[in-house]
Amino acid sequence: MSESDEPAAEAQIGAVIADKLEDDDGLHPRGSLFSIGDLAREFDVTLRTLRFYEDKGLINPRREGLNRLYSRRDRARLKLVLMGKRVGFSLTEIKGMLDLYDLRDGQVAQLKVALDRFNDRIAILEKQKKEIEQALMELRRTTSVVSGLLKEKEAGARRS
Amino acid sequence: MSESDEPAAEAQIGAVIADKLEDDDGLHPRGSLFSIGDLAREFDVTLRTLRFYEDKGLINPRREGLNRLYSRRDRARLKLVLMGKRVGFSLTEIKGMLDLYDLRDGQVAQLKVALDRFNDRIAILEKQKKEIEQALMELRRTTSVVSGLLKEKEAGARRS
DNA sequence: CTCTACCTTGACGTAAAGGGAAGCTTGTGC
DNA sequence: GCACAAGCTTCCCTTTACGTCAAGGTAGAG
Repeated sequence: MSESDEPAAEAQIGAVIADKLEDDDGLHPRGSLFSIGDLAREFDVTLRTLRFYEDKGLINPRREGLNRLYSRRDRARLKLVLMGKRVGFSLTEIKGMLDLYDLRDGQVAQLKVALDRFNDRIAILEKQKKEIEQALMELRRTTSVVSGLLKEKEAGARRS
Repeated sequence: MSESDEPAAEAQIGAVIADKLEDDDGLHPRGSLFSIGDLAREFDVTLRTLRFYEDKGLINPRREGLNRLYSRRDRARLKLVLMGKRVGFSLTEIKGMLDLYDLRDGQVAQLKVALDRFNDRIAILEKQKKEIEQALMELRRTTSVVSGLLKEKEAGARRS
C-alpha cells in the first residue's frame, strides 16, 4: 500500500487531470524531455504503439533530427489516451476529446463536453455489464443442463 | 410471461440442448425442411449471415439444385451457433464445439469438453465484468473530479 | 572500423462478422 | 412473353488497434 513505487503504472485519473492542468507547454526553458523508449517503458506500451498514436494525431512529439522528443505535455496526453482506452473509449473518440482540450478557448465548455462523454460511456458500460450478466446467466443455466445430462448418460451407461 | 409466442426468438438453451439430443439426423423419412429465407426470418439473421456461416463450416445444408435446404438438424446447429454468439464465443470456437459433437463417438466425452469450455467462458465473462466495474469506478471518479473542476472554474469566472 | 542497440519510415497483415453490390438463374403468375 | 421475387456466387469493403517485416540510418563502445 505504499505510494512511491510504480509512479504511473496505473495512472490515477486524478493525477491525469492534474497533469493536464499543470499545463507546462513549452513555457519554461527545458522541462523534462523523454525519448520514445522512456515513455514506452514508463507506460508499458511498445514503440510501435507510440508511433501509431502519433500517426493518429494523438501525440505530437518534436523532433531532434529524426528522433522523437516527448515533452511533459506529450506525456500527459499519453496518460489521457491510456486512461481513455482503459475505460473503453476508441482512439478516435479520445482524439476528439484531446482536440477539444487543445482548442482551450474557454476550457469550461470543453470540460463540459468531456463530462458528457464520460457519462455516455458510463451508460454504455452499465449496459455491457448487464449483457455480460445475461450471458452469464444463460451460460450457468446451460452448464447445469449439460452436467445434468452427463449424469444421466453416465448412469445409463452403468445400467446397460 | 406466456410461453407460446416467439417460438425461438431467444432460443432457450435448454431447448437447444434438447434439440441437439432429438438428433433426427435423416433417420426418419422427411422431417421439416427450411429454405434460407425461412431460417433468416425465424432467427432474425440475414441471408448473408447464413451463407457466411456455411462458408465457415458451421452449417451444411443440402442442395436442391442450387438452393439450400436446411434440415431440422441444421436448424438446431444454427440455434447453437446463435446462443454461442450471445454468450461471447467466437465463430471459430463454436465451430470447434460443433465439430466435436459431430464426432459423436461417446458423446459423453464431448459433452464434458463443452462443459469445460462453458466454464472457461464463465471465467472470462466474470473477468470482463470486473474490468467493466473497474472502468466504471475510474470513470465515476473522473467525472466527479471534472465536475469539481468545473465548479471551481465557474466560481472563479464569477469572481473575476 | 565494426558491433550492437536503438531509431526511422512505410507497407502490409490480422482477427471478427458480416455488409453491399454486381450480375446470373429460376420459378411463378398474369 | 415479361416482370418480379428469391436465390445464387464472387469479390471487395469496413472497423480497431496495433504486429510484423523490410530496409536502412546513427551513435557510442571497444
